[in-house]
Amino acid sequence: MTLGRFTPETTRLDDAARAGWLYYVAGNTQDEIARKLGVSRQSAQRLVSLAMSEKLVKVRIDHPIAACMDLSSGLIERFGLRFCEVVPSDPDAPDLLTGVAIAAATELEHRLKLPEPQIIALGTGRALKACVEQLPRMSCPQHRIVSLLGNMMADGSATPYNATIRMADRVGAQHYPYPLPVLARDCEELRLLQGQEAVRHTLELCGRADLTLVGIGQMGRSAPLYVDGFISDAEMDILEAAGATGEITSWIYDAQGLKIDTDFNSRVASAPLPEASERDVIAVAVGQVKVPAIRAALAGNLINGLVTNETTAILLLG
Amino acid sequence: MTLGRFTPETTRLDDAARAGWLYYVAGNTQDEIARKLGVSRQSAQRLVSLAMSEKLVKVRIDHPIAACMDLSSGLIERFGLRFCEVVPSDPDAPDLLTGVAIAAATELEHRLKLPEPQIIALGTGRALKACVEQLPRMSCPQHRIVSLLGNMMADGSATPYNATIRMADRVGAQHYPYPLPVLARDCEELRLLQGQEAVRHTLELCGRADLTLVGIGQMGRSAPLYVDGFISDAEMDILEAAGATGEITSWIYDAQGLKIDTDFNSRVASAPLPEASERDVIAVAVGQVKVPAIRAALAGNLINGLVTNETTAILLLG
DNA sequence: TTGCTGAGCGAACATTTGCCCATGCGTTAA
DNA sequence: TTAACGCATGGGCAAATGTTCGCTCAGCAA
Repeated sequence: MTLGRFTPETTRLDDAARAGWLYYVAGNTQDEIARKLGVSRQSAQRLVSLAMSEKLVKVRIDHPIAACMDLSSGLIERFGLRFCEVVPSDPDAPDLLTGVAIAAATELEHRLKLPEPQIIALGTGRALKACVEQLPRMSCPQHRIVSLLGNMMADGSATPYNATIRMADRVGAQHYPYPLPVLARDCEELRLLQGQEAVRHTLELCGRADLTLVGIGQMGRSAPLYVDGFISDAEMDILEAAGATGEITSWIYDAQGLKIDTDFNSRVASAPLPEASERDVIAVAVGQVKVPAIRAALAGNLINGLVTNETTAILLLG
Repeated sequence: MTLGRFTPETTRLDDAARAGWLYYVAGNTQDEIARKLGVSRQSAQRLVSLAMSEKLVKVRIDHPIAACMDLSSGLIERFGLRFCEVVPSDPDAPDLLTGVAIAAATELEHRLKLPEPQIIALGTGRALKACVEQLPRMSCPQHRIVSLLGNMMADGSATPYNATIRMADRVGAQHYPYPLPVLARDCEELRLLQGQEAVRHTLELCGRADLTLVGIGQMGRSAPLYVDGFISDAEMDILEAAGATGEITSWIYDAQGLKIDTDFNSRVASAPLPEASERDVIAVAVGQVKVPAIRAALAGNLINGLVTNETTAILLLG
């Protein structure tokens, strides 16, 4: 029974979903769909591809591919992980996020289906955003989604990689955005900001999250923190000289996975890195360029779960 | 690092899964997959279709419409329907007629656009009236609209739910109101009335209608027949004791969809229940309170098409 | 009214996919 | 040893799908 609004956009997406269903679920040809929906063949095609591009169509492969299983058990053993999922790589697109996003979303969905209330803490970044986009719509008012860090860029605008709001919207859970910018101006300001009641509450939630899902950032000129303007050229040089190897929720760590002692880290407003020994902390990360950062995070037990792909897994074990 | 078994079957399914992944997740063409897996294009195609036939590939559509399509194919299969349309429900107004009305009107419109002359027979009721109101104005002089029953209330006044006149007016078709009251005083009078030439002609039209569109009435104190004063308190008790479960064009049937043998049915002046095996007979019905009546109509093959909403469909399949 | 613009449509064309069939290779039974 | 059989393979073709391009039409400003 249709609700009040009959915007063209709504009906168009409805039709797209219908066409997608008829195509992918019912196995109709586009000609048949065209006939059933009373449109031309081309329009049916457009609807089907709209369903695709709007990500209404979710495909997953339900088979443990032996090579990936080997890699994941290798990673679990080598780094003492609780959870590890390795998905196939496309040799021509080894950094494609879709595969890991689907795998991580499947794990998330699994957690969300639990009747017991869960606290799920999220970082930011392309990888997490891709994960959240793979989540189906559901209704989980018993859970809480909390952000581990703010998403304000240097100029005051918001980064487009905020996963929390989108996820809470999709799964119908209560959510807690992180009420601070990514970086404070200095330690003094940071202490001031963290004194706020709302901040303390959010931090407390982050601390007892049942599942923490984060991305991993590399250093260098391709670093997310550099690209998004949180780290200047000069500062990046200093950081790399100090051994900076990777970053999780903006906390920069060295090759041993230890938080390095720099001005930058002293201004990071994010929630503290979670204690990965007690809670589930799963990272989603893919790509050759991230390998040192991932390896360091594994070495330092910053995480105890990993979702990655075949090529990255091979490099991590190599 | 090897797993236990490496039967040809296992590796073949592995390859199928990989091919399916490259195809559906990474979006490669079968040529690319062939190159990447080092097999011929045809073999790649076989792997992809194997992944499909082995159901390694799970597709789902993430849109409310998808749930409706699942429900409608469920209803078609369970009850052997020719036609079924399930529209989304508004959780806050599960009995709202607008949605089903639009859906049924769309189907009607589809029929009306046929160049071949159609006979369309209509029942009465709120649902049908709502359908007709959703019809656009058009000009279809080639078709004929005929009423399946009268709309005279006990006191001689007309019920407000007459759909035929309004529809004929909207679509510019010839129309045939039903020239009798809903109920005769007794069998004798009924026989007399049905002897009239006009009545016989109308009945004949009803009998060969290409499409029959009806509502479904529940029993009990909320029954349309009770509310509109066609059934008294005492009679309703008798009917329910006799197993009355629902009603289509005033013909009352039991839980198996069989017309029950009572005084009431012997006085019903409506056209006979259509032979749903030969013609299209579509019911429009929504609401928890109507579920037993709809289920009985489906069980007894009184109808072979259904337009309903999500919540009702779930109850019917539950 | 006229002209502009952008969305949507469908014809035509290019690409991809699905399927049948002839071929060849290995295996088995006579 | 050889004929027969099973079966994976790739050629080739028809169907299905994706894309481009020019057209129309509604909406809108001059």
